[in-house]
Amino acid sequence: MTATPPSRPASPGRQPEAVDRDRYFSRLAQERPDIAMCRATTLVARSIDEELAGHRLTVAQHLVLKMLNDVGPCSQQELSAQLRIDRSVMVGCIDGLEDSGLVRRERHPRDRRAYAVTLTPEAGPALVEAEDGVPRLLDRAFGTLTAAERRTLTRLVGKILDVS
Amino acid sequence: MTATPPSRPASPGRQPEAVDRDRYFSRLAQERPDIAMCRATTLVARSIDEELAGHRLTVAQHLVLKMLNDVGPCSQQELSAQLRIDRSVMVGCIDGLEDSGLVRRERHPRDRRAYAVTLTPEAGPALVEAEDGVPRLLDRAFGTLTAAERRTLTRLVGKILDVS
DNA sequence: GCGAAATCATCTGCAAGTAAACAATCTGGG
DNA sequence: CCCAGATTGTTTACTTGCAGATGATTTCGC
Repeated sequence: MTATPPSRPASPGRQPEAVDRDRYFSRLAQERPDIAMCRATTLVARSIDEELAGHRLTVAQHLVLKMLNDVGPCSQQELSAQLRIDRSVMVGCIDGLEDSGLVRRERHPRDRRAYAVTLTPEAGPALVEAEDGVPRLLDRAFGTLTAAERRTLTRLVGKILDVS
Repeated sequence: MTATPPSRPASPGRQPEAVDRDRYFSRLAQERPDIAMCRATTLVARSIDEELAGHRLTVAQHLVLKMLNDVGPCSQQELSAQLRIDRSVMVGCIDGLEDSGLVRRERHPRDRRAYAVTLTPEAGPALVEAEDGVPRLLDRAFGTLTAAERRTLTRLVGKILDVS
């Protein structure tokens, strides 16, 4: 980590041109993993949005369908908590899926506050199609990384998320 | 990576409770590095915002001061390009720094379209203070990672950013 | 030199995420 | 049973980053 010392501004504005101003970002990304990660995530999100431009489902809607298919009917609260999507965002997300006829808001049998969001038969093909697009999506976003590097990145990010 | 196979929705809505719905996010983060990265970046950004709550400088303002100190007066265009901050956002960023008396918008000697954003003497202490806070900031954001893991993460993220 | 195109800083509108308030409903203490 | 507090879904307001338009200025082709 001694490759790029913090370079304390001991004499502010003194050194005239010590650093290449055309490649300054490269230096910054070395010292500040937080900044590098934010900028990289922006790139990843952008490339995924481009990949999904023509498709019917947003990323969030795809995740909702996937979770419902994996664990069965859920309340919006459960979907929000597990998918890390805010409750108020989940409302519009389910609205869109309901308008598309892919889910129904059924009443939760034991708690009339909550819905039991449920897949319709039409959801199956839509989910398969979205799921099939995932590898291409990941290749576009993480194309510069090898498979091993992607696994390492996943592991490290998982530690930040504090998930087993 | 065969730990969590993609689990194609062969029979949608058929398997009743194959997956633990209380730990579904953990599974998702394993299969979808893009989602994991987005969520982790949100956490990192949040913890940094909390750390900087009482301070005078935003992250962007800190970066601007740092770059100006490292490479000398810059146009807003150069700052935007290297710090990966949109031009229109940079306007407000420099406005704040100018109001705080830390930079001045001087005219570029050879191009009257551009400014030469320049540090004032008051910027020195502010930059030193912000710079001193960086290690604490990174510890809060990446506390669950060892130093070696942070370096690995920085390297992998750097590859996504496509910087040497 | 002169006009077209590009560039810099700025402004406006837009999309997305977050926080807070709200009504309906559930839960627990008395 | 009854009431205070918590929870679920929803709406609204606020913040933030981004795309596009604009005016001033520079650069390039002729």
